[in-house]
Amino acid sequence: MVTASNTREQIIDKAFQLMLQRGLNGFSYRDISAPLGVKNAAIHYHFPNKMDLIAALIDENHQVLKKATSEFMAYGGPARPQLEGLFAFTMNQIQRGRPICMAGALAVDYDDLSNDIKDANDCFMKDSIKWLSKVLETGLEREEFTFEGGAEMKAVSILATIQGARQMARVHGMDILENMFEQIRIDLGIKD
Amino acid sequence: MVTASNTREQIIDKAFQLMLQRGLNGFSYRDISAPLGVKNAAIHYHFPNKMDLIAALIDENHQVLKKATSEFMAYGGPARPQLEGLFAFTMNQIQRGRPICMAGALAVDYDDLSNDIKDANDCFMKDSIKWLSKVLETGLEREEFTFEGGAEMKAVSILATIQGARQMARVHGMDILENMFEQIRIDLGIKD
DNA sequence: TGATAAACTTACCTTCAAGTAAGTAGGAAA
DNA sequence: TTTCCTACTTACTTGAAGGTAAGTTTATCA
Repeated sequence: MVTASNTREQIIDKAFQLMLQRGLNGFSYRDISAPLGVKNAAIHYHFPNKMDLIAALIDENHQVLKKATSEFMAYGGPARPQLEGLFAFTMNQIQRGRPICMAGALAVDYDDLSNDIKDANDCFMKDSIKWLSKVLETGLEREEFTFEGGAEMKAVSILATIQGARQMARVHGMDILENMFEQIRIDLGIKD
Repeated sequence: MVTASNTREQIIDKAFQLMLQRGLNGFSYRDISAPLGVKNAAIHYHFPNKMDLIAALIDENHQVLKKATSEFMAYGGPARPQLEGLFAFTMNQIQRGRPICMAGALAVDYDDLSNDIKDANDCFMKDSIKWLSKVLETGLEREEFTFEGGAEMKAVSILATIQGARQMARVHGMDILENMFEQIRIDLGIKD
């Protein structure tokens, strides 16, 4: 074909979206191949089996998030815009047809996963926690935020809230998410 | 057979566990029938199709939760034991092999669901929010808790946190849950 | 010009999922 | 004792899922 590796990218793109819409068991090769106008075997060519695909998706997710978080971090010092960056990123993902996060998509089928995939996902989550902990610590130092308990525990709590809220939003509409963001701000002692 | 309706109960029991372990698409009729020593058709006899089964599971879940919440409520006035009841109930569910909650199990496959099922789940979630809002309001009145923002918003936030934490616990171990409970206590101004 | 490799397609296979139709065993009621 | 009902089983069907092997097209390089 014209641009050889384009198909590979398109497969990842489509699969990524499907994964975050329906979870690991919620989509098939056909759901990817049909809209792209290729055959299932084309997917197998690029990713011999489904686990290879999933691994690529996790990697993709890692990169997407790395890029996004580096953008918030480019704001520089203050913690607040970074937190808002996380909120905006979350909303953006959902509006782009990715209602659940990768961890959520994998969690339901967690026992089926290979160790490599588990490790990759684990690492991604640890990175997220690490990043948010740092933001919270910065916020505390700069007196932008107030909270009790450790920064890491608080970070996990916020990420858990967002993850849960994403699921609930699916059922109860997007308003819940904005409300959750607001509640998180309130709990961090942020006055608008 | 000896006790006729026993099979039906066993099917619900097993399916309930599988549902909360693997989600809607994560188990098959065989996963239910094999361990019970019956045939797939026996399941179809009691539940003509899978949606009927799911509806029964949601109903079951509703009853389990109704019973459990009524137990916390039997404590009487104070809000704190009721909140702790929720935490204990959550831990208990997980220890009984139900790592994700019903809403989580359904969320991934939400688009596949029939309207009846969506409504039933919706109703269940609204009940939970209503109950926890009431607990929080009571806690505020009795000066057991302090928090800002509306009680309902705070209730949704707590439920979202627990839901997200359940998923994260799968990956990162049970400790996260206890930490989340502690963080929720801290955020409610509870000093042990 | 022929060989080679990449990026596929065609045409399969196997397994498993959900579902159905017809049959059967055992008990209760007439 | 026949008849009927409940609670299944047996024996299928259909469809889809993941996967594979062999062939085909296109570009590239010697």
